[in-house]
Amino acid sequence: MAIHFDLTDVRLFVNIAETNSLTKGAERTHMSLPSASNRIKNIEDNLGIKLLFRTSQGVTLSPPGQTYLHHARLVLAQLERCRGDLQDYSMGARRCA
Amino acid sequence: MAIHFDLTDVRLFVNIAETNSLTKGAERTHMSLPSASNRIKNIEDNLGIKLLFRTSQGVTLSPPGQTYLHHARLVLAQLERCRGDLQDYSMGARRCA
DNA sequence: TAAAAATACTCCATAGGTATTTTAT
DNA sequence: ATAAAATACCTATGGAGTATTTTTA
Repeated sequence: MAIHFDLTDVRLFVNIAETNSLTKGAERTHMSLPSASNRIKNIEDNLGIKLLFRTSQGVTLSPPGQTYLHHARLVLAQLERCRGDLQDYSMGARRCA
Repeated sequence: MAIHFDLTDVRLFVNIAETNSLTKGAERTHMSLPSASNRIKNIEDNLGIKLLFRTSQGVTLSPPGQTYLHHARLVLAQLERCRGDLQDYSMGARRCA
């Protein structure tokens, strides 16, 4: 019941959306295909919504998938701003959260 | 070296900032104090920046801690919007990412 | 000396990987 | 027949907790 939001999921999803492929999206995220497949499945199961249409040529986004992608990009952009601001404080910054 | 952004960290940090206490922030996040302490330590170690000043009366935010708090709230607000938008698609939505 | 946080340690859940199977074109 | 994704299964890492120690006001 707890809302489980994970940024690895967000990054993975953007990569999948941009490549229309679980395989390529997983690669970009430095993750095996099964791990990626399982992560997306968990997101969908927890939402109770399918974010992707699977085909034998890859995947395409469902309408809620498009919504998810939109917000995913906004969140990642916000994190980039965070990272930039925090780097003003440290040369050794490697992490934003 | 991989940027490891974790939303549990973000929520925990906001709770700690709002209570000026690791103990109370951990409670709000439904987490033990040592777990919270360790999470904050990991964030700081990875950033190479101290986010909190520890005292025997609790904690206060360092200047980068204030920056972090600001962005943490923006990210959480963005996620709330995501959740709202996705709920239009499903009655059983329990998760945003 | 009391309150807060840090550390030491143990344990277990889960995220990840490899191998295999299924699906669809 | 091939390319993509799903599933089964195993393993190991790290996140969580309890108990204890340290710090400082």
